[in-house]
Amino acid sequence: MLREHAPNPPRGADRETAARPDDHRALRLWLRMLTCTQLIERHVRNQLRTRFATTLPRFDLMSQLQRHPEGLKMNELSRRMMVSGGNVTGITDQLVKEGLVERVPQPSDRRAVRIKLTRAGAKAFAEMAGEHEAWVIGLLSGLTRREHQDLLGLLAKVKQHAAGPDESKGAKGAKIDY
Amino acid sequence: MLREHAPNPPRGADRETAARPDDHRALRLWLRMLTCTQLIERHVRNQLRTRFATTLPRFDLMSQLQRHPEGLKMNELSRRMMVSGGNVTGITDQLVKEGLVERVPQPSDRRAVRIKLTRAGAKAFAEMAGEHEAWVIGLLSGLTRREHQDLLGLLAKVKQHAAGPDESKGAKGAKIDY
DNA sequence: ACAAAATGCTTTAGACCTATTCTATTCAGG
DNA sequence: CCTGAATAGAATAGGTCTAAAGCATTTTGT
Repeated sequence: MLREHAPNPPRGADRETAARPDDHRALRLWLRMLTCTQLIERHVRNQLRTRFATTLPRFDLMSQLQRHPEGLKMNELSRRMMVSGGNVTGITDQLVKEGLVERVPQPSDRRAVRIKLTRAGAKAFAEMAGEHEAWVIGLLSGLTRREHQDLLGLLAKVKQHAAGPDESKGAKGAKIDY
Repeated sequence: MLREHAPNPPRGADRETAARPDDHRALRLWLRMLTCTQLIERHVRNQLRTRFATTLPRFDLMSQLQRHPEGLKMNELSRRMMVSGGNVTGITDQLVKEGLVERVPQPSDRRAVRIKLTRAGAKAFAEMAGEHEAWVIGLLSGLTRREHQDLLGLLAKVKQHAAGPDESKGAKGAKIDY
């Protein structure tokens, strides 16, 4: 009956638990951020696998396309998904093979292709998106609406500072997005 | 001169940028958490690679051992690093080959081994740890000390709620670690 | 016009990680 | 004892990700 072996790393002492009192607060904070993200990500990955036989990267790519019905170029997908271009090629290949997305050649620039959801892809994504949102809402339901706002704001500062520090060149107004 | 190609996914519009106003706040929060974590993680990985020719998993494993000089068993490492057991086997193999950690057989239980840092491993880790901490401090220096505290607290609630919800059995006091 | 540089995408080699399965060892009852 | 269940660790197959290199196709400087 399905060995059960060790279904995902078990609960208990985690990476952060070992943090020592004398560790710098930034280090403790980073370890906790990492732990939280991994907890949520793991849950979402498991759900996507068991409920829809898909993966987070595939879902992520389709999600980007759904927000851009006109399609996205490979390098745009790479940038938005924050992964390398070669990676996007591989994931796109799979989704094309499954008929969920399509590569549309660009007459204007024959190097480029535009990736779009097929009708079947849009339909499949719509089904998943609803459940996905419910999982995330559930996972974050330990916080009040107010706490959500506070957390969002604090993370905005983290993001701005951690992403920004390449303002050595002509920083003309540093467009922060949010 | 080293193609430069696309040195890490470029800046600009990211995953979260595409979030729509009507997306649920939990979804927006999750996307931002993911973005922040990835920004920091990417930076640390790059530094570890360029400065010390190592990787985050290897650093993470050594970090656990450094906090436990008596050594850890494979399954303890797996739990603390929040990765699968097979993964720990592979990373340990590499570090053993490089002479940074050693497998010490356990007479009391001949199935088990205890993993310990070698002297060389402890030395190598000490060098890296200092810089690593400085990177993290720098990346999170956009927040005040007070904001660090607030963020740590909010993430504690996230962690507790996202990790905990298996309290269906005799939840005898639910030991939260922090 | 035309060679050089840049751009869009793919390919390749290698590390990582997971789920699953296997082997060896220990433990629990009868 | 001795058989079956549980446990520790390792092996395997497959998806993911990266850096680097390779090919086409624009774009740019002259």
